[in-house]
Parts: sequence; C-alpha cells; structure tokens
Amino acid sequence: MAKRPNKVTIVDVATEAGVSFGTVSRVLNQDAHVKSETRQRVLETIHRLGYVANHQARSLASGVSKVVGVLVPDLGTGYIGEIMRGIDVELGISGHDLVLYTTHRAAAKEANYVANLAQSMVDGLLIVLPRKPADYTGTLTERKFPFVLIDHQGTGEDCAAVGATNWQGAYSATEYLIKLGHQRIGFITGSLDLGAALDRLDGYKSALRTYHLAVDPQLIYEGTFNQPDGYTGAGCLLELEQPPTAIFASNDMMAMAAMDAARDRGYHVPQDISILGFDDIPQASLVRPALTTVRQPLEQMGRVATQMLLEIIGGARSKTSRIELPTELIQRNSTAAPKDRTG
Amino acid sequence: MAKRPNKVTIVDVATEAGVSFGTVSRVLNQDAHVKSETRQRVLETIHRLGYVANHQARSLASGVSKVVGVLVPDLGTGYIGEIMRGIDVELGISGHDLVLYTTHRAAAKEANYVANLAQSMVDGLLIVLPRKPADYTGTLTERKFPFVLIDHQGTGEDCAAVGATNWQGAYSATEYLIKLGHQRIGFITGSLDLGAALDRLDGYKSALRTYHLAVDPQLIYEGTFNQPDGYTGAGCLLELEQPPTAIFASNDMMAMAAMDAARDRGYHVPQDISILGFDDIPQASLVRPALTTVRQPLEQMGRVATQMLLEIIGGARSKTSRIELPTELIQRNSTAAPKDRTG
DNA sequence: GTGAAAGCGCTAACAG
DNA sequence: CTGTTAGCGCTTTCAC
Repeated sequence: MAKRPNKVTIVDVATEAGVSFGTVSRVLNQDAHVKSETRQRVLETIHRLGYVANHQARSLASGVSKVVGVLVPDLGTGYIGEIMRGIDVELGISGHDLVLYTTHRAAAKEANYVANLAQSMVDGLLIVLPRKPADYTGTLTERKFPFVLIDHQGTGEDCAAVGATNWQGAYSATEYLIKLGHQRIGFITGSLDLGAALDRLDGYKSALRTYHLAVDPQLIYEGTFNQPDGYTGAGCLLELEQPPTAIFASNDMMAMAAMDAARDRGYHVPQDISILGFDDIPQASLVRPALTTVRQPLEQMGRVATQMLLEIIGGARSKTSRIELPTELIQRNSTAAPKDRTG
Repeated sequence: MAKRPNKVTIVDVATEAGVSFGTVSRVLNQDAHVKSETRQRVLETIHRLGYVANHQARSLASGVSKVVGVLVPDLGTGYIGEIMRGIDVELGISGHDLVLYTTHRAAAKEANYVANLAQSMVDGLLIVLPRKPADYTGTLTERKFPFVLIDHQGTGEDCAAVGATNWQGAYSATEYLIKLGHQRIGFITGSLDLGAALDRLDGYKSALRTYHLAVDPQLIYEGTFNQPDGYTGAGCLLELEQPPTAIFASNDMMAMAAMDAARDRGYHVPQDISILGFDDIPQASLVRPALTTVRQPLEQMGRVATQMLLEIIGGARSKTSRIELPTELIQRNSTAAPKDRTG
C-alpha cells in the first residue's frame, strides 16, 4: 500500500536513454548482445537517474532471489558470531543477501515452517548447529531444496554438511593430558543427541584406551553444552573419592564454568587441577588462567559451508557430501602436569 | 532461471477450491468479506496442497515486503548479540523477516549503497552502532525511508534513535568509586567521534567536579573502544608518578584488557587497583575477578528500537525522537576501597 | 542488436 | 460476498 515515492524503474531509464526497456534489462544482466555504445548510454542514464533494480520484481521474474537464509539457534555466543563472519564474507563475494532466522522462532511454528519460508523467499539455507536435523532435512531434501548443515554430525542423514574433526580433536586433547602425566581425567559431555558431542566423547575414550587407561564411568558427567552443566559437572567430579586431576569439558562455556567450580572449592587451576575446553571461543583467551582448548575453525566452517551451498544452488554440486575441517589443540595456561603421580 | 518445481500457486488453490483466485487472496489477507464457509474450504485446500505464499510476488504487488534490514558492524561481540536478540523477538512478534547487512560490506560500496538496497528490498532499517551516521542518515532521511539508529548519540542529526543514559551511567559509576574512597581515578575513553564516548567522559568529569576532585588530563587516556587500548591505556596510567587507584574504562573489553595490564605489572585487582567497565557484556561476569560495570540494557534497546521502526513504517510515528534507556551500576569484584588514602 | 510481448504470483480496485 | 481486471518491475522468449 505504502508505495515508496520517487522510485526510478527500468522504464524510466529506457525512456531517458531512448531505448526499449528490454535493452536496459540486457545491460543489467550483462547480456553480450548490446552494442557497446548503447550500453554506455544506458549505464550513464542509470547512474544519472540513480536507478536501483527492484529485488522482488527481479526474483519474481527470474526465479532466483540471490538471498540465502541462515538458521541459527542464538546469537548470544561468540561461537555463532565466528561462523556468521565466515558466511558473511562468502556471501558478500557472491553478492547474495542474508536473511537470518532464529531456531527459536522456527520452533514456534509448525514443523515444516523452515521448508515453507525457504520455498518462498531464499535460494538456499544454511543451518547452523541443528538440534533436531530431522525436522528440517526431511521436507527440504524431498523438495530438493538446497541446504547445508553446519557443525552437525549426521547420524545417518544423507545431506551436505560441514563440521570439524571432533573425534580427532578430543583424542589429541586427551592424549596431551595423558602425556602431561594425568591418569584420572574427568569428562563433561555435550548433549548426547548431537553427533559432535558423541564424537568428542568417543575421542576421549579412544585416547584412554590407546594408553591403557580405564574408562571410568564415574569420571564421565553428562552435560548439555550449557554453562551450568560445567559448574555442576566439575562439582560432582571433584566430590569423588578419587577426584580427577584434569577435567576435559566438551565446550569452552562448560570449561569456564568448571574452572569456577574448581576455584570455589579451593582448587588452583592449573596447579591442583587442569581444565581443558573445546571450541576456542573468543573468551577462551580472556579468562584467567587462559583456557587450553581445542580450536574449531569456526569462521572457516562458515565459509566452506557457504561455498558448498552456492555450488549446490548453482547446480554444480549435487552429491551429498560432508566436509570435516581440522581441529587444533591450543595450549594455554589452564593445564599443567599433575602435582603428584599417585594416580 | 532455475525455477523451483512443484510449486503451488494461488491459482492452483483457487481451482481446487472452486473459487476465483481473488477470493483466495482475500482469505490470505484476512479480508472480512468472505463467507466463512468459503473461507473454510479455501483454508482446507491451502493446507492440503501445502501452498506457501510467494514472498516476492506479494511484495511486488503490495509494495510492502515485511522485511526489515539490520545493519551491524560485526557479530563477534556479545554486545551485538544482545541487541540482536531484542530485535529478533520484536520482529518475530510482528511477523517480519530480518535481513542482515554488515557495515564492512556496506563500506566497500558507494556511500549510498545502504539507501539503495533499502529501497529495493526492505521496509525499514535498523542501524546498530553507526560510526559515521552521516553516511546513512542523509540519503535515507531525504528519501523518507524509515530507519532507527541504535546506540548512537547523534551530534545534531535529527532522526529516530535509541541509546542509553551514558552520561548518567558514567556519573554514577565515578561517584561510586569516589565514595569507595578513590581520589585519583583514571579514565580510558572510547572513540571520541562517538557521542556515547563523549557522554561517558563528560559523566566522569562531572562526577569529579561534583566531589571537588581535580580533572587531571594525565589521568585520561584516549582509547577507541578496542581491547588493545585498554591494555596500553592502563599501562600508561600505571606508569604515572602518581598512578590512579582506580581505572574506569569506557567499555568492558577495554576494562578486561586493563585488568590484564595491571596484573602483568604485579597489581592485584581489586586490592591494589580497582577496575570498572561499561556495557555489561556476557563476559563481564565470567572474568576473574568479575567485572564491576555499568549495564546497558542492550536487549531492551534492540526491542525498543524495533518497536519504533515498526511504528514509523506503519506511519504511526513520524516525529523524530530519541529514546534513552537507563543504565545501571552492577557491582562485582573488580572494585574495592583503595589501600591507603594518601591521595 | 534491439523491440515487442508474455508472463512470474500476487494485491487491490472495480464490478456485479 | 465473489469474480474480473489491471498492474507491481523485471526476465525472457521470439520476432525483426
């Protein structure tokens, strides 16, 4: 209703330049079949009139919106911010706009809400950290709608995804702790309905086995990736008759909370207890002592996922594939050799 | 080009339901003039066919896109995340979608890039933390395009904006430090081209004057809101012959870096030196000692700004106005009375 | 090379 | 109450 005033259309440009509006369209779309003289004149007119192509009209006519939807659980964490940065960079290069959906919003609507909005608005979807991927992947795959999952270990689904080497990262970190001399290493898991959480747990267990250390169920606390679990979990672990000398939390938020829990019980980190995290969110280097952690290449994950999505949209890549980016152990000051080795 | 297959249009629904597609449109738009019996039938058909309205077509025909653009400098900081959360909530309620633009991207293009994209895509714009507001406000105001500035103290511009009581917050915090017994209070400013930074500096100075303390230029270090300035600034301040017993940084990032600087020089916080920040970003409560700071109601700022924008878009509010939300001093553990009062 | 014409899927004004 | 009609601004054949 509220039509914007002073809008210049393709017709205005055509009239001014003395050509048909079809020609203007050709110029706009880099069509080669335009005399360069004509092209110049049109370009000049466009500039002079301050013409801006109407996105909606263009999408409607062409069937391509040049918009990508990004579905995220939340924006509060630096974690998502890093991924978003990578997405933004790639989208900027390819000239796509980015519409942001929050899972929270999506959850409020019917199950195929995502599929619906996708259908009516964007060319493809980037889904960050999906808790219940099945909610999306079904309809989306069925409708052959382009999408890529970020940081999710599919448990069987057959769709494009990018993640990190969670198993490897957890294995290396545990190995590092073991080599430091730790024999009893506590572990705080993430939400075990998430593949990433499972893989990290497996990596931890495998490392223990490799070094012939027992996998003690008492030393494994089941968390949910949320900060409070780190505090509670570390608390439980430290109350044990034989408390661990190191605690490996499945993400940095929980690790930081674990540090608090240890401190509140009079432990000094890392002298009395080593704490190790996962993710390397920006805060990890800020806390004291700075957190030793497994870095996920979050920004890169965003970039790679976006590139994949763009290829799928362009029809260049149809194969469902999963890419795993390498993790890296970042040694800082929250880990050290245990005090005594009476493990 | 790549037309999506299996798309159900309003015409399909109409045919199936045995009505004209105009009637379907009425049902879609909650038009009262439809027999409830017909409405039911149409609704049922829509559901059965899995019809989804095409966003672009609707926007094109109606001139309203139900999309709001949000322009942010970055996503890495929890700061923006909080504001975004507020925006998202309100937009969710009003049924608008949100397209995200990064200042970084915008800066790469011509000056009126923002105005252009606005014109062709969204109903309104929310601009978070604009460094050079003039770049946007000019064209936007001229074209009567709805927009609201978030967390920016206009220096003369006459446009809708929401911010916080920066002066008041800085005044109260300084007063708190004085009452604790501090006489020499260092101050690290933000970018002084920003109104918010200026207001905080003024609040600090005013509080000193109120309590008849000298405003010593040596104690004021000019920063830019970026983390490194906190470290450098605190370093300079502490090297002074008569170093301050407290340092008030214009945001939390700098305050946290100031804590590091103090620690690296052998100071204990808060015993030897008090540190105070501004913003209350999520990390503030996480660092050790937890940071005493001035809380800005970031999420609420996002909500209020969105409400304003929606009103402007709806034509309900045309008056340019600025809303200031109250700040609040959050006492934590980085501040204490000075050791001795030989100020 | 360029113009003309047919839609894209929908809203909105106008008939009836 | 409902059908019809004319666009919204642009892409894309198809002629010439």
